Amino acid sequence: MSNSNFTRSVQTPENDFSDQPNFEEYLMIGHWLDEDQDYLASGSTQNSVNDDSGRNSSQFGGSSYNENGSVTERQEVRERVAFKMKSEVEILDDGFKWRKYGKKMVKNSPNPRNYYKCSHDGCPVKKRVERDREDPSFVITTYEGIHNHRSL
DNA sequence: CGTGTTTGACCTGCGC
DNA sequence: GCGCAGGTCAAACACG
Repeated sequence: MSNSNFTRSVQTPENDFSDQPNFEEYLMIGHWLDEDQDYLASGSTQNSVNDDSGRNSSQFGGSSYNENGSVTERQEVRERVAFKMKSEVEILDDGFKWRKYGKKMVKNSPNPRNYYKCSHDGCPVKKRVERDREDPSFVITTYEGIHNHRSL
């Protein structure tokens, strides 16, 4: 497949970046459930730029899990949120504590991909951090799952 | 001493 | 059935 087909289809043109310096902080490049993976076709052009919800609140759909019965069982609904943010370091404190559990070299990129898990007890949320193939100054972060606890 | 990181091995899904 | 690529585990290690 094309090398940058994924990123090109979801990020705004560079011209927009020049006009909107705030835009390059981070972009929501994907937000989909496990059932709906057709995010590229439906949400490719809408880049949600949240002012501070990504940093401060950092609760990605915290109300989706059912709390009437029990939250102890495995959650079938896996929510995935992909961010692409401009950052020198990939260790961004988003309000949760992450424990790295793996590192892999991916075919599509010369940069390694890091795997993190939420270190909170019983929290199933995972996180995948990867540098952009053509813009190493960008970091692609993919959250998977929903936190069953408050941030820290 | 407790917690998190590192790193290679192992597992699994998928395409050929 | 095999090989590749992505994802996870776990033992050893580093650091406060």
